[in-house]
Amino acid sequence: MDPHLLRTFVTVARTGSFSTAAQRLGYTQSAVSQQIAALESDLGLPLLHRRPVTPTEAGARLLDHAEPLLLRLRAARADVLRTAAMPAHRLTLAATPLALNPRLAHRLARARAAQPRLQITIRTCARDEVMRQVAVGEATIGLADGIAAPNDPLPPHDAAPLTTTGLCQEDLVVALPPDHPLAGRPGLRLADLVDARWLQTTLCPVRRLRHLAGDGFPVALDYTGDDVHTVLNLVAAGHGLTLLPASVGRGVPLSHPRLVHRVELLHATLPDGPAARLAADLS
Amino acid sequence: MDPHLLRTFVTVARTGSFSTAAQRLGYTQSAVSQQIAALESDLGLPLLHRRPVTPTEAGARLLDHAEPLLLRLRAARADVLRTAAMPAHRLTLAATPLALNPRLAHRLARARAAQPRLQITIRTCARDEVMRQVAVGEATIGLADGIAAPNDPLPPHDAAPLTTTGLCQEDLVVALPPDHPLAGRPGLRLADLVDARWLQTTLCPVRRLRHLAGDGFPVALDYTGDDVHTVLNLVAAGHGLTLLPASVGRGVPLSHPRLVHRVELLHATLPDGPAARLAADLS
DNA sequence: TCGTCTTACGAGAAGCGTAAGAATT
DNA sequence: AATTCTTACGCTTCTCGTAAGACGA
Repeated sequence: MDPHLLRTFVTVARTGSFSTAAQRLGYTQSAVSQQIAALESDLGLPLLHRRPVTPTEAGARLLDHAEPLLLRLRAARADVLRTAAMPAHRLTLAATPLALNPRLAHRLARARAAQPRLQITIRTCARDEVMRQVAVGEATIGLADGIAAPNDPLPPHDAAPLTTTGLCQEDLVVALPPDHPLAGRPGLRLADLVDARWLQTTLCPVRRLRHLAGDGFPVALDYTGDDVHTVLNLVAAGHGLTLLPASVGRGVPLSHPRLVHRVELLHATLPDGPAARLAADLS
Repeated sequence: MDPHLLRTFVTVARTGSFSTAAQRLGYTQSAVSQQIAALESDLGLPLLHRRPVTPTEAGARLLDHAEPLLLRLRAARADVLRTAAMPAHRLTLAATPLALNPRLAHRLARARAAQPRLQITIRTCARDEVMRQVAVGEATIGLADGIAAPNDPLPPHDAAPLTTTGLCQEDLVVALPPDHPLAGRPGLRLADLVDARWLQTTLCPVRRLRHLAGDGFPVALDYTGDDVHTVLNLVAAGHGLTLLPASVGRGVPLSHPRLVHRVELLHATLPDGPAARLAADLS
């Protein structure tokens, strides 16, 4: 179960070809063939069907494990190397699109004022990608948002053990098209909306709603981008409903169940220095 | 970052000696020395101080990552091999001491009656150990108990991705010595007891109480065993308080916050067979 | 017959053990 | 001086690439 073998196995399984995997990894087809053979003989099981190249049942199981494992390995390496990195005067902050809300943007400005020489690069990406980048050191600090019950943490990602700190919470509103029959209400219960059509977005994943409020919530449209204005436009055009933090969109307050939009700070164990200070200033 | 190197690193760091680690692992001291040197040169950092042998800061960080990583590797291997294991007519169930309560014992009996030829071995151990055994295949199925808010899952362990299913919940009581001033109350709030002295046990870890109900809960005595009767005796003798499921001990019902004793079923993806059927019968 | 995976074989590298050397207590 | 880690060196094993072979489409 050498990580190298695991990596080539993953590549072969995903590309469905020994040869393209080989050239992507800088090996010969032969080497890849031998590596897969080594893995299979180590486990005593075939992992791939050939022609076409497809994971066997055992291979599928291994595939589920291999990627998180490789990610954790990289995270471990990054974490160790971080201890030696000199306190940098520049750092990268990865954030989900809704994480850097007005309040946090303000806090960030104050924190930067306290460390004027600190160069910050901000990058927006999806939640999983934020976690991954922080874990493997591509970003120093992460901000991730999500929907949760008040004071509950967001669901953890198992990429690597990261320190997470709740930064702020704010009310949620149901974003509705202006001519929607419920648009005039003072407040809405989620239960009133289980049969409405919902937008599946990275900002408000319907899966999460189901987890928090039970089944239902049929998906009308799946939007995989991460642009808030686009989502607002889709809602206004009547493609479906979504939940947004009150500061972002006009909408009807969500009265029950009590759910909040929560932003969390993510980072690995930071050595003393500007990054640690920034993290402290944000929380 | 070869797992072999990681394993010897962990062993050296834990034993504090190259030589004893070597003989524990079946290597020469020389080999161990070379392995550590290889790891250090790969990362470009010293990981251990010598004489005495002690992790450096970077080494400590690596140590944090290495053990979960190795565990996941073993779990991955076990999971793959499980797909090939023929449906066995004997399996091992690992359970925490309070998990196999009357209701579940009953369900287990019914499930066994449905599969009379199935041989079951039951083993009791601590929660982390249950998870570990299920992950690496030393146990087929696990039962773990803990304290949680109603319908909330227990905190996950990141050894490996395991399927967890809530099996049952029951009320909690505060176990008090009979002559305790609060013993006559019809119900107790946890807030009334933040300043009482608590037993720290594996059955009711005080850390968990603090997480669920805020700070406080000073620890009077730490009991590392897992025997329920011993804990009851300690409570009766006035060493401290603890929470127990209502079916186990007499005590004052916990009225607020509403917390329950929850039992969860743990297993990896089970191939069709007696084990999968048992898991289904239990839930 | 072409594309693709497997096998055979040789060259190079890596890993371990023996044994001698250095450093600390 | 004794213990413990490091280094030198040779041997074995592993791994990769080249090249030829097998198997399907």
